[in-house]
Amino acid sequence: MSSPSKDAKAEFAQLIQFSIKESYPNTHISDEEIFLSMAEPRTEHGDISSSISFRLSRSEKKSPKEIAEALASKFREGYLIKKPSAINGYLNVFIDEAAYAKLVISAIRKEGDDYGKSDLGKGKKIIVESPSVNPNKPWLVSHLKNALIGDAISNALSSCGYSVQRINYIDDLGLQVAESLWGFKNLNNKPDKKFDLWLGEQYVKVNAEITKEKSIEDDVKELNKLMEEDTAEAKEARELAERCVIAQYETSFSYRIYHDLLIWESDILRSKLLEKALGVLREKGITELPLEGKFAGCIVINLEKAKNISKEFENPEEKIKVLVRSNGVATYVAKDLAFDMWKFGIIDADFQYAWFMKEPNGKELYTTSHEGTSMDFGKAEKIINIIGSSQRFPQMILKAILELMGREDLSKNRIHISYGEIGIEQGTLSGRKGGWLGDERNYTADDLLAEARSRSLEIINKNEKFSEKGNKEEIAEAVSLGAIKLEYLRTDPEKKVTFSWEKALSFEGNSGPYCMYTYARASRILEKADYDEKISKGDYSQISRADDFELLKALGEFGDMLEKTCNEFRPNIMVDYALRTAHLFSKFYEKMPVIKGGDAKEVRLALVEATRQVMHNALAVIGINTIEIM
RNA sequence: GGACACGUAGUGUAACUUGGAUAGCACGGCAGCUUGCGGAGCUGUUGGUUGCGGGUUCAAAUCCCGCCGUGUCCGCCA
Repeated sequence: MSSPSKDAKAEFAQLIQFSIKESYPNTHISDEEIFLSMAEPRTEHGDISSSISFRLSRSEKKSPKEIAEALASKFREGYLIKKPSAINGYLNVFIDEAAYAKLVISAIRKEGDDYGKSDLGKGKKIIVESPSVNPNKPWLVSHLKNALIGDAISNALSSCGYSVQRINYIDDLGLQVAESLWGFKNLNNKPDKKFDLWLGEQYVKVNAEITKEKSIEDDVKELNKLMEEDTAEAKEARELAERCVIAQYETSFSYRIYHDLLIWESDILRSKLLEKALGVLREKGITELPLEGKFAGCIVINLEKAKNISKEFENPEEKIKVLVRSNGVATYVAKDLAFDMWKFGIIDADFQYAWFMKEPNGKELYTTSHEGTSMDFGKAEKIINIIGSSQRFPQMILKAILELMGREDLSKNRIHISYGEIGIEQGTLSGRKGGWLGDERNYTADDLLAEARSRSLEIINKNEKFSEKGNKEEIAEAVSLGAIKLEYLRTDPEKKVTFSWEKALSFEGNSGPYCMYTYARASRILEKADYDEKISKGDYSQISRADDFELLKALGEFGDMLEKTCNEFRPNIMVDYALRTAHLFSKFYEKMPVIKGGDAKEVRLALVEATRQVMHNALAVIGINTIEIM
């Protein structure tokens, strides 16, 4: 719950306020503005800097340089913050090493796995939907990105006190499942490999058949219609999809990704969610039923008034969106909107929930079902959808409709985490055309992990000396996951990515294994040191102003970084932090002897222990488990 | 045609939301460091007109305007 870096900044801000009051009694400047003026200066100048003199320069009609000097002369020393220096108009301060070391190290020790957590989202429910892969194919490397972002964001939000519902939406009524069901009935129903992979491969074949024989397309459409009614086909489709989802969860669990609830399109249909949603829109008077013209017989919505959401809606060609077609079939936007309304608790689905499976993390995965009990899902204050950037426009429409309903609050709390979709060097990863089928290995999440495992085993076998103590298979497993997850999450989600085996399986430099390695080394030092946990007050003074203090500063920032990750919904902030901290630890480790550190031994050991804990906490947010030996 | 996103050394990227001092990191290249707390490491070096052109400002990778390039989306499809 504590954030030492925030404490230091707050103290600095207070001291600046005091100086301003002394030097310029008639000038008032907000604390927030002072916080915004702070930055990290070059190492030799100090630990925190403020450019507040530049702000004051105009109103005081003096140069920033003069102001900084005036402020510095009136500056009082604080508990953490030492006397400042004024350089080029900047106010630079050093933090007191011993006091800060005590603050950081004792906080990390006391709070352990909870260090850095906050109550930012205390009492608030939030729904994260991810990855919602169609239930007729295996997870591809592209779906993995979605799943990993969802996992990391959920972890971060949960650490910030939110009550997170991790939901996986399953569209078992889509045309894709209809095509797969057609294949199951007409091509082959004897799976000879992992079910999702088998079904995905067959799906590619079905599409090839459709291209050759047009009549199949009609059959599939007929099948799709039957699936939406109370028929034998509907049952078959659900069963087929469930078998696929169970297979997909083998993949999910192998990546240690867990969810709380599956929501099936067939259950949404049965619960009449769509009708209720349309009812709400009708009551609000924002839907229209054109009797003539292009949209005769449809239910449409006019988005012109939502042009502050997107300029696109100013375009007269674009502003009318169909919710229900003239044949009575709802569009995807309408379905999504109904689902959104349920998530926010505006409409009730009366879902019945059943147990689906026990997850390896010990929690239960529930599912919507035609029979079961009622449970307390939904009714969230914030909803997050992790969806590829190609869906940006429809996602914008959903925000716009909430706004038209007069619910700007919900519109604001409906968050689309858009991510750049993954491509491959040649062709696309299309599930339909089979672009994901490779010659030697496929572009599936399973193949990626298998490849990573074999590569890390190779490396482990070369490093016999250290890995002999541990179980090689387990180490390979952990390292592989670390490598893949960090690589997927290290860049801004929005950037588009071209998949390459080399990049995804990086073990050196800015990599997952590098972070895990620093953790393992820290663990070994503590093990060897026969370390007495009691640090006397005097020992903190052994913290110097070299690599040890740089590391300490980073440790103090963890809580800030966690909140930033949550506020911006960008896991790469946490990855960046973990890498930075790992680099700082490596430098410290290389240059400053710990066990042979003489008088500084105790405090350096405490720093190692603290680093180990913070690395653990940071990697946990990213979804990476630390290991003691590698 | 319109809207949105992206453009930073050979490559992958950080910093852009909130303007601040010499644009941070990794890969690659080159040169080093292990009888030493774990070399999946460390040190040094190489490489940048931050796509281009204007503007605002004491100060621009960051904000504004206009271009250029790449990608995505724009159906009563699913």
